[in-house]
Amino acid sequence: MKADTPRIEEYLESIYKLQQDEHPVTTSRLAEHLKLSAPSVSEMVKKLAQKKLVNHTEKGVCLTQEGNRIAKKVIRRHRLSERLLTDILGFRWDEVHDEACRLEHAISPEMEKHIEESLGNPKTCPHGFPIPDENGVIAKEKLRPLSELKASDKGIIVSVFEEDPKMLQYLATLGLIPEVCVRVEEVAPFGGPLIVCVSGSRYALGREVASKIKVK
Amino acid sequence: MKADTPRIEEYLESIYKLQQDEHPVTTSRLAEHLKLSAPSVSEMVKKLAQKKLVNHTEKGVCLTQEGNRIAKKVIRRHRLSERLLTDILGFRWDEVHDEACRLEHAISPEMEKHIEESLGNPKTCPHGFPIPDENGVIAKEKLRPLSELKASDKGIIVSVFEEDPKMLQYLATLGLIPEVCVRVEEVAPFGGPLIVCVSGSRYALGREVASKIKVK
DNA sequence: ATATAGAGTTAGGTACACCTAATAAACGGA
DNA sequence: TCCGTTTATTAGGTGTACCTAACTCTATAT
Ligand SMILES: [Mn+2]
Ligand SMILES: [Mn+2]
Ligand SMILES: [Mn+2]
Ligand SMILES: [Mn+2]
Repeated sequence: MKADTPRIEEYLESIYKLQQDEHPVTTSRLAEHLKLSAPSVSEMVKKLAQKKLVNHTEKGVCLTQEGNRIAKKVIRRHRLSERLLTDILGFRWDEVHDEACRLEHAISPEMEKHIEESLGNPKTCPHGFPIPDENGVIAKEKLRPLSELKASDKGIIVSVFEEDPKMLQYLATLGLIPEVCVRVEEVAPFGGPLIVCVSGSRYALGREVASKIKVK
Repeated sequence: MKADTPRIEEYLESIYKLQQDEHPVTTSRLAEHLKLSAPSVSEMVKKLAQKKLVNHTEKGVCLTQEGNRIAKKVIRRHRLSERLLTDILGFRWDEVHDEACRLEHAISPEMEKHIEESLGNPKTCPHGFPIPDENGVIAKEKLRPLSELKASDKGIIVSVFEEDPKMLQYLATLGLIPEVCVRVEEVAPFGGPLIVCVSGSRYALGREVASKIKVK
């Protein structure tokens, strides 16, 4: 019942993602994430507010119920696309983001269903994020960032919140991918790196990137 | 080396398809095929001519070398998409056209390669049309329209040039799909229907649709 | 207190791809 | 030959989504 353009979908998707961390979603963060100029985003956010898809206050942009509903549909198509690309077409997990970011706007509800069934109803994307079901319901788990573990704590990697292909490829070579068990050997003081142990090997890992890895 | 928009791709694709039959590609035929107003097409064709993608003469619109090259790339992505949809995602042949028509603009060269390999280098789309290789080379076969066969002539269906889902579904129920052997029992006079025999059953088939079925 | 940096918006403009209404040209009968 | 239909174009206009330049705040830093 909505005539949303690919661009509107893209904005809502970005806002949804930026909402995941604690920081408020400012127009400048949005502009940076979408690689657009600040005025372009300012203007578009105004339109989204008119369409009642977001609320724009001093504290930043946030999705309305309806905006959230649409965002989750886009995310669903994005994550199903990623799974199609990795599981069936043989892409690596670091190659799928941009591809999926275009596919997600070209996929009909029928294709969504077909992908889901052909893949055997996957629960997550290749980076470990839950795929919303057709009603937009997302499985939530209580997770901790790897960066918050103490020395000798163990955890199983659930998700890796990172879009940069280079970094994803690097993490894959270390074996830091979902489902893998990781143990923190040592935490350097003053915000220094963590020494982690994964499948027998020991690596130093920056706090920044460790905070993007969620474990359970 | 070209910054083509999805719309330009779509026009070139349509022109290519309309060139397949003998009639000249007029702007009105194009408008009808693209479901756009005549002036819109007139204007866009002018732009395509400026970009040296088509020549526009009294005899109609025709693709330049470069226009042809791009058109074949789009067709390649379209047909590979269709194969992905039918062979892997379980779509029927009558459901894939519109879906593929959107996907073809969202597929990178890498994805193209991945699809091709995952499908085992298919030679044709589900409707029997050849998939251009990565250099734009298309396998050409000498084919006859089913409508030109005489009584008691036999042939193997190679392709079905039809986009209407209803008609495709109907033809599938009759078993009139690529690879199938068909025999003409009788040809009604005055442009009337053909009586064809396919896998043991006999059907009457209009000239119009029979001319879209190519056999070898 | 004043200067400066940062964040956000307004103003003004462009490219793209569509539309309807009006006009022109060509064609095929009667 | 004239007339009406088909075919194509011109003219004028819209909505979407982007841009740069200029302006307005506000929150520091000196
Ligand atoms: Mn996206
Ligand atoms: Mn993902
Ligand atoms: Mn198309
Ligand atoms: Mn086809």
